[in-house]
Amino acid sequence: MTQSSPTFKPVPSQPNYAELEARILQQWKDEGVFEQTQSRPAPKGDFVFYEGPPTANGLPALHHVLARAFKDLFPRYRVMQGYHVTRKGGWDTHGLPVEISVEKKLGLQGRNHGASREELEEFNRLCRTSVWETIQEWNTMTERMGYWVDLDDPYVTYNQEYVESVWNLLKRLHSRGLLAQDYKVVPLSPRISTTLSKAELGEVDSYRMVDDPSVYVRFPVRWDTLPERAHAALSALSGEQRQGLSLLIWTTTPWTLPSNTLAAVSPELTYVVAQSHAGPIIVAEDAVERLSALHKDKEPLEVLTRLQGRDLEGAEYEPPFPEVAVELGAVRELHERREDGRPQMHFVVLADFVNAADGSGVAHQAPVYGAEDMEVARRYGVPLIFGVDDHGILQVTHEKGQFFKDADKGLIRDLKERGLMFWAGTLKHRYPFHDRTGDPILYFAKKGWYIRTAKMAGEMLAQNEKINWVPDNIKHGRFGKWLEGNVDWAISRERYWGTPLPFWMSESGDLKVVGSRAELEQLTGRDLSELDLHRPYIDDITFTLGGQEYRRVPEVLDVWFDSGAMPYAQWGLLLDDAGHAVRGGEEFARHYPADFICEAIDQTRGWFYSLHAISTLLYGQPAYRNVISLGHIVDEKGLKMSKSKGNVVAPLPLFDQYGADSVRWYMFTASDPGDQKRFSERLVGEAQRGFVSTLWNVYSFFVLYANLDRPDLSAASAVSERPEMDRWLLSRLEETVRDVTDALEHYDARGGGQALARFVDELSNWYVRRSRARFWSGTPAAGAAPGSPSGASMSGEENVDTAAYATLHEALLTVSLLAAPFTPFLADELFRNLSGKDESVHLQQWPQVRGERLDTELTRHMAAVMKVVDLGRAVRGQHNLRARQPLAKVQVRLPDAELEGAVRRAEAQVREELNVKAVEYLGEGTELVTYSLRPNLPVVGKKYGKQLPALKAALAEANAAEVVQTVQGGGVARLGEFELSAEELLIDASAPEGMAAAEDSGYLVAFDTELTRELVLEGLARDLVRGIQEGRKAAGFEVSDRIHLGLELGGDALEAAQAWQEFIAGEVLATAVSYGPAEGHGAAVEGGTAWLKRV
RNA sequence: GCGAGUGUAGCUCAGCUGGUUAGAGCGCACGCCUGAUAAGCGUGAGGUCCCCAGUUCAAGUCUGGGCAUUCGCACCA
Repeated sequence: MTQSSPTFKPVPSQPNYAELEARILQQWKDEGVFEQTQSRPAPKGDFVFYEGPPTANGLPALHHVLARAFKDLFPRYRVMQGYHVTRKGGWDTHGLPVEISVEKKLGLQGRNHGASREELEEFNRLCRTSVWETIQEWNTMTERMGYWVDLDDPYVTYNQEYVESVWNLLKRLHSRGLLAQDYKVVPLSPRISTTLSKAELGEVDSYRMVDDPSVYVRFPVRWDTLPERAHAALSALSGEQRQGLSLLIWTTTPWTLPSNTLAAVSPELTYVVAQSHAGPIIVAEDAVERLSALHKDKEPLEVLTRLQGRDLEGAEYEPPFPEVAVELGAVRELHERREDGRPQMHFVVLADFVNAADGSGVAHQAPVYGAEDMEVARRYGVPLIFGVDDHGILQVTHEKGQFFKDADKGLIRDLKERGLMFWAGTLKHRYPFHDRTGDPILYFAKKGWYIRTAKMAGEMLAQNEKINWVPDNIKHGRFGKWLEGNVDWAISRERYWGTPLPFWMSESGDLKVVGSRAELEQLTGRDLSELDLHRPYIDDITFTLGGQEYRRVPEVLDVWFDSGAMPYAQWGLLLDDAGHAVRGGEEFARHYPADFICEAIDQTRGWFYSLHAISTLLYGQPAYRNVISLGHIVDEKGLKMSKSKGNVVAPLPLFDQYGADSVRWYMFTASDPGDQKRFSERLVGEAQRGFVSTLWNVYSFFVLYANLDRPDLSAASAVSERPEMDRWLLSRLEETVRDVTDALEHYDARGGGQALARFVDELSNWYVRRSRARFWSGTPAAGAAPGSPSGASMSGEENVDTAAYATLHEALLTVSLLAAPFTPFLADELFRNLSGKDESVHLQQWPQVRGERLDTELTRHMAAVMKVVDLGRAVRGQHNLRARQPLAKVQVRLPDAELEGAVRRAEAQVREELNVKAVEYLGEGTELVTYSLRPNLPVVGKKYGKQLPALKAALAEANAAEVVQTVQGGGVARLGEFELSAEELLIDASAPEGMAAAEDSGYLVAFDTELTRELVLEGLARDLVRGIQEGRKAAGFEVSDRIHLGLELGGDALEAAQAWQEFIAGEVLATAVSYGPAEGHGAAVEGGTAWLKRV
């Protein structure tokens, strides 16, 4: 034993992963490993990562583990490559979810609770503390799973500097003319006039089936305002037929008719003028049949003429309640025209959403009460009419003062009396209700604040082209489509707990956007350094400018803007009016844009969008270069995990049972990252057995024997001098380094994991299994047949196979580096013990590919050997030829001469693995083999195309053996009109029925199953060894204990034992062998009993 | 309703630019091996590759149309 012999810390064969990970976590803490990655020099500079901020007022769940696993993987990888990765944590702290949880606690559900200043103050105080309610659970989960993030100095969206920085961004947007105040149609619960959130409305059960009016109303057209093209189409009408010509509209909400401003038709549809009992009407051609059924006496409508929808654009009509527009001041007089001559309102517009599936194909537009209508009105620049107020009370007509749903009857009666009603009935359909108040929802246009993103859509699309999306379909799919259909970003919320909008307005409507605390101080002339920028305090701040008093608008900011602002606000970035950074400039410049972000797919229109929009608008570039959009985790039935279903999986128990490494490995490899994952605990167990435990097994195997043999690893021969098996493994190792690195460069966690898992499997199931004997100096050298027992000394030192140890050691050490980003605990355990360094794997350098060790030829050759062995094992399995029974010979055929050479060189491996005395190679012309021919389609397909069926027929008829002989000799086989060379053919070799043989893609393996007495005895000898070994184990002997062996046997077993005595003794470490009953531990063996006594 | 994704063995998933006899892991049954041992390996059963039509010498793969499912958007006169 030399002085440099390594001694490794002994490891259990079955570790408790939870304990192991706890120990590693403690080491990281003690040594400040994460801190070191943050502070040490980084030769390659910064790799920029952004943490998407979660809200810590709910418990962390499995999907957070998924995201955090990916968010951890790539930074760890980059750090090992020599980058510095700032990992600043972050928390999203404002917004509705927080408010709702506080409301629940206070029992304030759905009420307007910010009425008084005191109430608001208390409410916001509770919100501020409520966001930290589950912070402990978050921190525990984060640390336990090995997600490295700086939680000591996170950004927090409610912090004063953060809020101030957000204000600064808003001011910059304003100075570019990108802020605007405008109307937006929102769902209201009318009695309490409260805007409802998506969450409150999105529930399926908020929709109910109800009976609503369904009415068709005539809007008489002003003939002289019809566009020329319409005139041309209508010229066929007689004077009488022109009389009273009307658009026929359909509505289920008669209460919106007083607020009508437009009538919309589809530009694509064909319309008709039809004669009806109520005079000539204009409807979509596709609606004629439906309307005929409603016609008086069900008489079919008579179509007089046709015209295109687009030809109607601009035609004016008489509104159903003409006095309303004037009364409300929308116009001064009916049919008022603009300066350019176009009508102000009450004319026909074109809209793509109009169809003829229901109704008449002409849509009445009341823009205040419908989102689509509002868009159309905006496009045509039409004033708004608020016939119903935001409490649902009618403001006009003789129904004034009525609740909107109650006004329908009276309005219908009125229209009937004036002869404008074509048909009135009812319709059963779905309508949303507010489940707290029971009121029908009122869609209502409220004024709000917008960022003009719509006109920047083109730029956002252009910048999106620069982003690498994983999976890539998101880029032009979900995200790209969203950008294409972009509408202005509504950033104001009539809520309480949020970043207050820094907008101050004068009585005359002048807007002042404040970009910092200092600016506010300057405007007010007050010291505001102690002011909390939240409500209600900020609402107290007013100032006078140019003789006018400015007050803050009441709204707070959309929380998505908060999180989208994090690239700037996490550093508290502030720019002055000239654009120079007065705070946070340096950190910002270092950390913008991000190289990598990753969240779940629901962030596409959330954080991914808000980051992208702000960055594009202010900096003209994307905020991130690479983004992974993760699919969701559902339960094993494919159902969403939710508290109400009770199928939520808590992360911590999983970590305790399987270890965080196994959970992480599952996350990385279970499916493509963008795909949905059907989770079940079983699959985590699979991840553990498939990778974590396999690697651990090899590791503990190495440590066990290295500690017995104490090889001097530094004395190992040069790699080029080592056996083929070693060079093969090291070549495969280099391939693996290359493949894992390539995959991670492309943000392909799964590909990297698969390459790593493949190597570990080959390491365990080929290299170690094949080389097992080399790791125990007491056993014969590899390749030696049992017929020649080594008889070598058992102290073994001179026999230690340092090449094998060095090879396996290096493979494991490199695997620990490659695995470090994936399974950081296991990797660190391996690295620390195997390297002998008292240093974490996470501070090491990522391995480089050593090209000189790559040997693709060797890899291919070894694959052929493995294939032969696999086939051989399959044959033994199929024919019940137990592996312990030696057979006389195996006959093999290989696809080509090169591979045959490879197998010949590795023949000893094959003989031992298949337990045969000899290997025979079948050349061409062997009677044993029947050939069949197939075309090599990828090669000949393009050449022969349509002739392929004929070629196939020719091959079927051909004398296969002759063809094979010809092409294998390098010749060209002629089959009718076809000439085929070796590479254009696939030759299948098959053995006759009843033979113990198997074949696959050019390989054939066949056993000679005839047993001689000699072979039978040898098989028995092996059975004896097996039985005695079992006995040793049962007796509790140590691996290296020597024994006295007494064999009490009869018949063939006795004969076998005597013939193979030396071999048996060597295998079971017997220093003496006797026959007949003896002392010691008795073990039942083939043909009798073996007596074992430790010496 | 619109958009995107998914649909392959009992379960979870691979299958590249169309090309040979559609694969893996798990589970099940049977067997093998074993001083890595509460591990490992193999064999077997199990498939109308969601359906229909088309393009092609050739379709799990491409095209069109459906169906189912998940997510997102919308809810519309």
